[in-house]
Amino acid sequence: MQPIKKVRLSDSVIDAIEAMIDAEQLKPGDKIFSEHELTRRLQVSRASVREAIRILEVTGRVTVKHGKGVYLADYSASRFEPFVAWLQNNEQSLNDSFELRLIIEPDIAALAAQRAEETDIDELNTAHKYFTTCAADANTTEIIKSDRNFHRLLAGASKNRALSMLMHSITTSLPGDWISSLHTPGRIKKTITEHGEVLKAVTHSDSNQARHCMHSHLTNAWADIRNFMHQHTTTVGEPTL
Amino acid sequence: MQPIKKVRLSDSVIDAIEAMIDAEQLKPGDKIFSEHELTRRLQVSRASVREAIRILEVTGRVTVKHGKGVYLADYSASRFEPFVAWLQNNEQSLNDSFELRLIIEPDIAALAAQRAEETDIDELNTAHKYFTTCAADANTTEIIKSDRNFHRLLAGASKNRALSMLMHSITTSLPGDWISSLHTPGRIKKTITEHGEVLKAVTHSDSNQARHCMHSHLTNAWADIRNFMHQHTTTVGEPTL
DNA sequence: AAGGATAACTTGTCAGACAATCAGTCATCT
DNA sequence: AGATGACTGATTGTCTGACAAGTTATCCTT
Repeated sequence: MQPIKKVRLSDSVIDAIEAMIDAEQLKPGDKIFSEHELTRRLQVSRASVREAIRILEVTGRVTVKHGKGVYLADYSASRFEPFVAWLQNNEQSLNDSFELRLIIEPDIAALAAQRAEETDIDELNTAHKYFTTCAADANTTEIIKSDRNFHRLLAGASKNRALSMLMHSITTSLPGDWISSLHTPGRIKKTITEHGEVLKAVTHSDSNQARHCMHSHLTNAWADIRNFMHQHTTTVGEPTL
Repeated sequence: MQPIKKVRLSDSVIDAIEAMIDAEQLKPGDKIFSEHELTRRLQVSRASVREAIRILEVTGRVTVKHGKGVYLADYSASRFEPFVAWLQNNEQSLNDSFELRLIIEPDIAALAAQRAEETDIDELNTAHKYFTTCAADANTTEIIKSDRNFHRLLAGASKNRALSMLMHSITTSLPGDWISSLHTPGRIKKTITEHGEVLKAVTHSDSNQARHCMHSHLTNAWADIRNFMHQHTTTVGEPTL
């Protein structure tokens, strides 16, 4: 004999909510119906709705914000929150952030070479071209932005949402020293060629080459900064930006 | 400005219940306090108690039986049911985070092998021993905590604050993959030996070996999870436990 | 135009009530 | 005696209405 499975109401509500998400084509970050609206539509009490939402929350499908609403889980919100907070509140040392990027980004490039789709490569191409035109204008803030954008797009092409978000976090709050890398003489031109090589490898789906190119790109940038700083820090104390 | 983290009442209730379980030395299968009793003791509404219990249920810590009561989840019973469901819903993010860890942690281990000081190694040793004792008790929450702690200490030993914070963030905000890896049968024992090998390499300042050990540790854990998931999802109908 | 009070909407919590389920107890019927 | 069914108490499941607390946009005052 098969015992009859009695379904808890909140479990049915979970299914209903997921069906709604599916039907409405909601994407991560979108707001879903309010608890009140759900009670009205599903004709169940708010307690049951809340229990369902609580479950959806702990299983990571939605995030609940007091006073605002319930949102489809967004990686950016939950995952690296404490890390981002730390990045914003602490001036990192140049070495630390370089070491971190040197660990992550070559592998990102390798993954991107394996997984990038046509649209990704198109976007990377336009971003690269835009960087080149910016370099001609010598508009430094725009140059920094477009450099950032290139690295982010690459992370996106890795098709790993965690990596993508992580790179987004890292690039939003770069240490001042890092930004200054593009101020060192000749670095912008070098960046153009180095990005170009990475992009070429990704386009050819050459994973190892992509990893290698990104590695040397970062290593070169690091070396240029160190040289630059060394020249300009004969005075004792912190290097001035 | 440090934003004050407002804790949801049900979250506090969860902690309180777990503390009670700990204080009363309850074993799997034992009955815990009824909802009414919990409202009386904790002085919160039944709704909050119920939300807490619902969370404890989906995370597999307790099982609720209508008309009877709430019981500490026992190992033999269908403990894996919520876990498998979670795996299915989070397969993508599970893969993403393992890929991320597989990129970062081997290098962290390598750096730790180069830079760890005596105090770091001492801490890692005690953490490793504590994990071993926890494993004997089969206290899953504590096991997860101590596993987490080992990985964090290792990141700390890398002497790179950005990396350390990143690992801290990953281990806190992603209970999922951590919890899941230690739920698969036999994984805890394997973790003990694998952590031991990493620790040995770090102690000997063998950077390459440390990288290699961490790499296989994560690879093995990931493979175990995939096997487990595959076993429990390929059979048609209800998987027999 | 700037800034502050206000109102509307949202989630968080509470209290009390009733329904549904379970496990005994006990009287009743065969 | 043994099976059956009604009753009872405990426990979880659900509902309702209310208020607290956070967020946002608007309107009003200055």
